[in-house]
Amino acid sequence: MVTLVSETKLTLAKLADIAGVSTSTASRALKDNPLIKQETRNRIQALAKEHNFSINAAASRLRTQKTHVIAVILNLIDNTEQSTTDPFLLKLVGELNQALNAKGYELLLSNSFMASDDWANYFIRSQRADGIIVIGQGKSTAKIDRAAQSGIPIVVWGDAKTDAPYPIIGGDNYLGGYTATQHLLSHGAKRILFLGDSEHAEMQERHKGYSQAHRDANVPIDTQCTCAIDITSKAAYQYINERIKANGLDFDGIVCVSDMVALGALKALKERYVGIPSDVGIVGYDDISLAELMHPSLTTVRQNTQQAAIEMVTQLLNQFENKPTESQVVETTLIARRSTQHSD
Amino acid sequence: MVTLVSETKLTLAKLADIAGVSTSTASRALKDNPLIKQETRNRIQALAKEHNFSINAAASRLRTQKTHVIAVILNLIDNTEQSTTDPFLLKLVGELNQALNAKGYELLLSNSFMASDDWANYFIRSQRADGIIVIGQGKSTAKIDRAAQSGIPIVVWGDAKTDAPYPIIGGDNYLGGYTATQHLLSHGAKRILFLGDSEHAEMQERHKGYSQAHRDANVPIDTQCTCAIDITSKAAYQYINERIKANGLDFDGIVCVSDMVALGALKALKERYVGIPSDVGIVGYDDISLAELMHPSLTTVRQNTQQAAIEMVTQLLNQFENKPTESQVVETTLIARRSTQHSD
DNA sequence: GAATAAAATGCAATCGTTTGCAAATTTTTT
DNA sequence: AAAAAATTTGCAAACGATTGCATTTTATTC
Repeated sequence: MVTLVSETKLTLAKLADIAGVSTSTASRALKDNPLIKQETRNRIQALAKEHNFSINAAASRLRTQKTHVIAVILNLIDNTEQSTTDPFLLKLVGELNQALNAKGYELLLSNSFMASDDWANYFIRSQRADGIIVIGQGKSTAKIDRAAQSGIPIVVWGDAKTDAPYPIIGGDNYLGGYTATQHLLSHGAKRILFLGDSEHAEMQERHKGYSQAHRDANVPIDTQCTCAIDITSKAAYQYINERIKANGLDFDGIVCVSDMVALGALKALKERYVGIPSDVGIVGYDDISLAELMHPSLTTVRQNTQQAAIEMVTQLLNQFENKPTESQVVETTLIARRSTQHSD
Repeated sequence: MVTLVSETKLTLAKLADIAGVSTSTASRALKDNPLIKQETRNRIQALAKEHNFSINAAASRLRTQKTHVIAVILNLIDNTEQSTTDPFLLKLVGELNQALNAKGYELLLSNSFMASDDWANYFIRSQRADGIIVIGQGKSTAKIDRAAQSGIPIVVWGDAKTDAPYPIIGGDNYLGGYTATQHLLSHGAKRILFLGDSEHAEMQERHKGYSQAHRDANVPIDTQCTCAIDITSKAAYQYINERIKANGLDFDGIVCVSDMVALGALKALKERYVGIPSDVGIVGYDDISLAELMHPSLTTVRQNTQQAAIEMVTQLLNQFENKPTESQVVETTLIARRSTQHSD
């Protein structure tokens, strides 16, 4: 096997030597600094290409005190298995990757189990990254708050209505919860379950929307209908199974806090031959790619993740320049499909 | 808002000053170097904690010439939309993250669109990462080959039977294709579609297994049954729709190259009220978490991704120590569910 | 208690870029 | 053609940690 690794490591100094200029000139030429004559710039850039030269990032970062790396932390819930398998989280990561790359930044992936407890320390002061994007507020914002208090650049995906000293980007959870519920009510549902974990800020907002929709429609709310479960399809499956076993089918609609939860519920219902949407209408959240592939296709609430990713990156970069930042709500729309209605 | 950022940035030198020792001692103490007296080590480590000190990664990397970062490249197919939404790819990324962290490495996420063309240059020579893990061989291994030729540490997720100068970790695609097909045949299928893109090495192997299973069962193969489509649910959905429109239901089984493809196919079949598995049995690949949530639940081929991730990391780290490496096949098993059989 | 061995610490060079400022070169002006 | 201005280039000092080797301190031996 031929190896093209050059004899000795090529540094900027050596490249400069070859070109017959100083390292400062070479450095500037590679960055297209107008201080350097155009002709010289071209010559050195060509030489760099020819020799497969690449600036040493470690040295550059040390000198400039900038890494051009952003740490993205999946803030998973400790005792839950929402884990890295929820397609929504990963979709967001993918979008962030695009948005960051577009701005010349790279993405360092972490999750809250792995990263040490002190994010500011571990990522920023150690000069591993210039800023942090946290996906999910979790049940407690302790770690986030702590990081933010050290004054480091940080942005969070969560409920934008939460009051916090850092910008939070998120869908309009109140509206999402409201329209999902209203949609079911308008299709005749009278007893709607709210399936999720209301300890999360996002979920609480959705639950508020759920409640308000009931009031607006003059439909009574039963606290028995608010079901706290882990945000996984398995938990949803088990819960629905057990509930039906215990109470019979005592509901005719479900608002779920994620599509994964909805799919779990759906499976339980189907196995018991509950008609969907005839007996029970069901609404998910997130619009993962599988939602429309389900049978029946799943009505769900879509949050514009691409917009979210771009907004998060923008808000983060603003902090680098000490520009003011603010929480942002991204587009949130109900995608009506067959799990709540018969005809198109 | 209180900011705890200390007056002036804390460096190892300053910490050493506070402790009243030299930087060399401080450096060693923090790494728990036995050269330093235990008592001194404790004292300095405590001091570091107290002052929220963190070693500057850029400086450390520059000095040691090691980054402890691995670049993970999602090698997406250029003109296709397999994109970052396939849960399988992302599941693998999640597993890799765990496996890397366990070995003290961090994960830099990239995809083939973003990363420059010259991976060796961009990631390794630039000292952004110590090694590369490529997910997917793509239709052409040109970029991978090029990177490998420069002699950098690299590992690929793909078809392990491919002969290459770098270790390839992957499921047993031949076996997967074989057992999936055999399973359908044993349940009475006579005309089985192979749905996927056989330009990929992995898919080719599966197709070989598909063919062999037919021969072993003395069932004739019709080339009309090998269908080249993009690896997306949308493409599968369209293909099945159009095929039925044109030919009627001219098949009674489908072997898909991914669960996403299977789900697309499933949707098309259901919409036309084709009975599953009574009229058509269907087998997916990957066992994404949604496979068992489908209705009917999806028979599929599971590749042990956790094992794969650990193996990939091992093979990569071996290269750092110039130990020999070799391609590895990970456990590949058929998970039989309802989409191919009625009773349990 | 002196000589030797072992343990603990410190010196100083190095990793490869970047950048403020000074120096050299070229162009313009008179 | 000399002086002034504008354009290009180079010098050298950081950035902050690591590590081979020398040096100091402590423990051991006779």
